[in-house]
Amino acid sequence: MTALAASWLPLSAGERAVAIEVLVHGPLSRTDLARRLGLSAGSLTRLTKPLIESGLLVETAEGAALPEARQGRPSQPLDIVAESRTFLGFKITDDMVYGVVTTLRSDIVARHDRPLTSHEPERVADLLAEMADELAGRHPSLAGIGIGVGGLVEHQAVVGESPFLLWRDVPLAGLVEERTGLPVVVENDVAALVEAETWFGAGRGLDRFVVLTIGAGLGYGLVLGGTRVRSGEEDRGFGRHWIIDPGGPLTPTGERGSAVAMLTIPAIRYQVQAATGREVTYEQILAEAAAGDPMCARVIGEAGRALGTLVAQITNFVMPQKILLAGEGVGLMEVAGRAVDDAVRANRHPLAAPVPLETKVSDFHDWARGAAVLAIQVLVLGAADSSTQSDQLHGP
Amino acid sequence: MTALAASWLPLSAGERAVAIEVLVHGPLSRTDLARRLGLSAGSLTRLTKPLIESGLLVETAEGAALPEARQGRPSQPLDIVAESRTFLGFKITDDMVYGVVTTLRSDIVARHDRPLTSHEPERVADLLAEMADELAGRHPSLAGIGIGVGGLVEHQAVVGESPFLLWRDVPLAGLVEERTGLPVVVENDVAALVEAETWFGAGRGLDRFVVLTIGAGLGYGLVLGGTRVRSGEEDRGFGRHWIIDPGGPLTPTGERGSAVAMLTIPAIRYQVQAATGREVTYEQILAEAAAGDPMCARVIGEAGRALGTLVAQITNFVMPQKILLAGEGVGLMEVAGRAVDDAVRANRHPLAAPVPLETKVSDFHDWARGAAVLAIQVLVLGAADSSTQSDQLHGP
DNA sequence: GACACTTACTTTCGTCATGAAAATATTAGG
DNA sequence: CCTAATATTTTCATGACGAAAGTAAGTGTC
Repeated sequence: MTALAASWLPLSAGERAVAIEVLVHGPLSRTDLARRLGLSAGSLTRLTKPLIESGLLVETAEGAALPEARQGRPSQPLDIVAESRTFLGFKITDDMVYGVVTTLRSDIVARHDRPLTSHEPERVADLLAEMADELAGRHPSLAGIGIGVGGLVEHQAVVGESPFLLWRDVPLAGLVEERTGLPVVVENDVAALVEAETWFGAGRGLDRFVVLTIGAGLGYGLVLGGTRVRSGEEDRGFGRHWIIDPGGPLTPTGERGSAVAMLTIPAIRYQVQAATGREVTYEQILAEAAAGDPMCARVIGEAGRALGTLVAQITNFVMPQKILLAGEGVGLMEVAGRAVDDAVRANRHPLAAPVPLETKVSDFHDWARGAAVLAIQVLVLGAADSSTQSDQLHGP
Repeated sequence: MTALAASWLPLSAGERAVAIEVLVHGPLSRTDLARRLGLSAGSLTRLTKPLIESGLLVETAEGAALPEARQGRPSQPLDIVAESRTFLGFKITDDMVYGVVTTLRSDIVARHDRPLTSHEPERVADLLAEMADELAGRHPSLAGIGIGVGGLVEHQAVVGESPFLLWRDVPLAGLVEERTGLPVVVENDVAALVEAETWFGAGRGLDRFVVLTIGAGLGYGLVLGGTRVRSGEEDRGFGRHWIIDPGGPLTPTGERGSAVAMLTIPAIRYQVQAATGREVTYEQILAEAAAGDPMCARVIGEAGRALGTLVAQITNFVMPQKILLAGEGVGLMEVAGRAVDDAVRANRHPLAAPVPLETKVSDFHDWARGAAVLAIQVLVLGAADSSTQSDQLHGP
């Protein structure tokens, strides 16, 4: 298959910091970088030179970046050559594999999806390799592959436990590497989405950042000090036991009144169906709630209050600089935004700073993009896999 | 007053790391230190030499540290000379000032309390200076003073807002420095207690650590990456709006069913008094609940459930490696430990790792000790005041 | 007791990242 | 053309570090 892409690695610590800063925060002059990284101007000349020579950075058109032409020698912005390498990202669901091709900046340049007909690890790896081959044909400078899977993933390589695939200790990264000859990073899907948002999305540059995903289930991701905290619940799904309202609804999954029982798409559909006997889609329920249907409005209103309570609790205890609501179920915010706000207020000090809340509807390609970001982090920039040291102790 | 103590400062970054490691983690050989800090053996010789020469470290008796005599040259443990400098810590309450003298290890070697008769900043500073003088007489090598105050403290020097003292923007550190000639660090009292526990107590060596104090009010402290996260609620007290049970009791402070209304000592006393008309102490209520009195047992049981719910929420969202319960109101745990455990379980995934919960009864001298620890951190080891950059952004 | 072996620590030396300062480049404004 | 302002490069000294060799101080074996 395609030739193994040459890597710019290894980068020194300083070079890596420069590369990441430019990658994440757009074109920056050497002087800007010196200020941001706390280094001297001289060091920036030294650090950027090999990066430019290797083709990772370029000096961009000078005029564009400066709206106000100031006095003195104009600065020379540096930018990542985003197209110099491309990456594949896959999101594996129960019955589909979603694939994307991204640039270094994680911009999606192509999409490709295929149905998943077998859960046999070898067959899944075969399918991924086929998809990689098809995508690679059009994008030769492929540097690596990221794969997002629901479940517990160890060492960014082995699927330790995945309930929906019924996998245990499947060395997925190895299987796909064998077939493609490309370096592969595997990660929990929520974790991948969180990393993507931390680097390139809503959490860019933040120190404390929370991602809450609402969809078929709930996902929770915590970023502290710019680094994602590994959770022990990744393999079991979040929120089944986050009891929001002990008198709340009882649904097939999640404890009575739990976040899962009140907020997830299946739970909301179940409630409406149980009350009316009709099979309706999530979007229909939202539309009818907005239109004033009392039954749907009640369920959605309760969901909104549950979400607000959850957001307030997270804010009270974690004090994040921002919370991102993502997933397929965030349409809730448009219809029940008021209920959410009210519930947040009720569970927060009236003088407390408002919760910085951002909503982003995401589809499965966004999840796949998250996996690609993992590949970018690990393969290009040499960001270490922190899983082995995640709960290691270190001094104050 | 006493001569300004000579400081060992400035320490280089490497020296500081060594000093802190030995201070916090007890006697350590150079080889141990090399492993812990990720440095070479040679570097440790270099780094420890000036620390030993300056008297901050000593080589301890060799035999004691090694229970099992292994082969090879025996290691030479290094220890901090804890008595080489002493520190003062003060906790200011509404009507009292509690003072302690501590060693470098923050062991309390003397206590001294005085009633606070005026809230006038100048008078408070006078009193602190007097107390410092009295304590200093017996402990000459005084290196600095730490002061803990309820309320918002800025730059570890200025009391921005303190509801119980009715202060606004009082430069307390400066006032006391003028009078004593010693360097002074002022900090929020909860923050100081958290720092003390992070460095020398239950949170020693942990990455993610939560302190929850129960007393006249609630206190919440979050330590991430070994560093305390500054909260925006320090000046207003925590938990008045952490709604645990919307149908819970209503008390003079805190919203109905809030953590403050269900858990704090005044709220519990209020509930019992409202039901029985009797004025009883917190300890009496605990005793009667343990003895089977239905009224007290109900109130205490509810408090226990509230605490358990709170602990579970914190654990779910913050995922700390340990939660410390401290303050004067933790006697609750002995009487209602079962209710706490049950509530934690009900709000956690059954397979989730158990919550590492530690209880520590603390009195006002422990709060004063916390303030002394702040002084140790800042004055001796040069730990930076992170307040100005607490919410500053930095890249991933 | 001589010897090998093991582990801890020290010394020496080369490398490398860094900052300070001076030099150079490139613009604007007179 | 000259000066001021700002950006970048060059040069050089410093200092922190690791590798490797050397020394120290014990145990185990014969």
